Amino acid sequence: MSAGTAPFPAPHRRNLALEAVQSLREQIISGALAPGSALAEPTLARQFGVSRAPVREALIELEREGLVQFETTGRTRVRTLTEADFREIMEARVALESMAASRAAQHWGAEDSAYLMENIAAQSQAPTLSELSRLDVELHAHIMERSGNQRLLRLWQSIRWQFEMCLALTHRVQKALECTPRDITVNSHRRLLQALASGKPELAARTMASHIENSMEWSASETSTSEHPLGLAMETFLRR
Amino acid sequence: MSAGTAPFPAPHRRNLALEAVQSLREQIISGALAPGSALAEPTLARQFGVSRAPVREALIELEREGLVQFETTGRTRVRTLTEADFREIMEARVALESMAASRAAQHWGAEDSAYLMENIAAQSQAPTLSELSRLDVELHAHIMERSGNQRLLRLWQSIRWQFEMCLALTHRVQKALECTPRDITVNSHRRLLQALASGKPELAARTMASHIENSMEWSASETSTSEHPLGLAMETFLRR
DNA sequence: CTTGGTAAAACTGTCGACACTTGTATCATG
DNA sequence: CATGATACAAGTGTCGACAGTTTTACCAAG
Repeated sequence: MSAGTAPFPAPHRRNLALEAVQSLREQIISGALAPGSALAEPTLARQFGVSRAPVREALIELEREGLVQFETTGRTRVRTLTEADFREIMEARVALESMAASRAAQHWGAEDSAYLMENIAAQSQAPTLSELSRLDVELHAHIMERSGNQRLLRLWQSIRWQFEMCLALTHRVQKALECTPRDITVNSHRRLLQALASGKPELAARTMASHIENSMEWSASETSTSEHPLGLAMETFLRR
Repeated sequence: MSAGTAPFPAPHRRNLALEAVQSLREQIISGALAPGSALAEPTLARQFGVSRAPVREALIELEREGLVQFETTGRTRVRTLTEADFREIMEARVALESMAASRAAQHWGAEDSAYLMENIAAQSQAPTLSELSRLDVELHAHIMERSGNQRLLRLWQSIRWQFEMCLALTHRVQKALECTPRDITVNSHRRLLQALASGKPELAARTMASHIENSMEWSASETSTSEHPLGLAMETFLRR
């Protein structure tokens, strides 16, 4: 709520386009639209019962979110994420979220602590993997909002869905909840909350960075090349 | 050149749209299109001699770059940047560029040092303010590219033009080259180069952060509220 | 001279159409 | 049976049009 910055009102443009974005995003992340699938405007337009114009805008938005890819011919495909992509995303998250944590620690309030505590409690009882990571992402979204920096928030939002796609990909390999050491995650979030509530920007930033880095430690699989699609790479990793 | 990440090929989409983006961007940054100006699709389409479709895509891109704002009615205006916006942008730059510097320091090569040295030399002899800041931005762009992280680069590019708009706004107030302590800037860039070439990620990141923070030190004008458009605020600042 | 209301102008969101390009299936040929 | 040319289907980039809504211009009334 930092005064002075016009709150970047969520562009009210794109009405039918927005619905298409949400539907396609969900399908891509859930895997219903597999990586590499072609996304043709006329086909999608027929599916949604709209004309090509809104579909076209939706595809532009999804490209911006990194979920689809334009080829030089103009064709659109669902993006295939590799392990290297995953590392890039996590690195970008560290950059954005550390800064956000640092600023959030300066405005931190009791309500914020309460929100995080509630979220963490829910995580420790989440029945499914997707529920667990939904809560996880929401916790981080809250911190980004509390940074008070609309730009930071916007930048983060533009990689958020790629991150969720990575999460979903690994979930499809892990499947069972037991694979995720939930206690470790919960403890890490508790430390993060402590750092934020301490009001020390430096500490908050450092804690956030190591929180994110730890959360991806399993990805240290170090296959020969990192160009494998994420799903496959994870399978080979878990099979060892 | 980190292998494994599809190099986010500059979307080949938007052909007429791309021209419109470049033209409008230039006009907005140069001030030919003043902050607050209305950008109506039919008008722009007539001006560019194209239909509304490419213009519409261009406006979406400019909104994403933060140069333009959609109102709830769907109308589009040139964004008015305030001092608070400027601080947000610099904070986001610190987040992204510190991380990039850290990674760039790990891949740093002699060619990179050579490029920076040449750039810095050119800066010390730049004849105009806009030439000086063009070089400045290009130096930072080079570092972002050398981070090897396509996502970091892309995020940076999506605030780059807002930053350039801020620079141009202050330039219009400063006007004369003498107002900018050029030696300080050049020295700061030399220290930055040294840190990058040292190969120490931590040092590079810290140096980048303080470089950016120092470069905006003059903005510590601290007017009563920070909601003033940047140009006006700068005028009142310099008038004291 | 201000104010309130109405008519005209302009703009946005969306649609269907067309030219040109790309991908694909078919078919004749070596 | 492989191969290369060829016709066909499908897709992209762009355009003009229309309905509904917002803004502006204008005029009457206080």
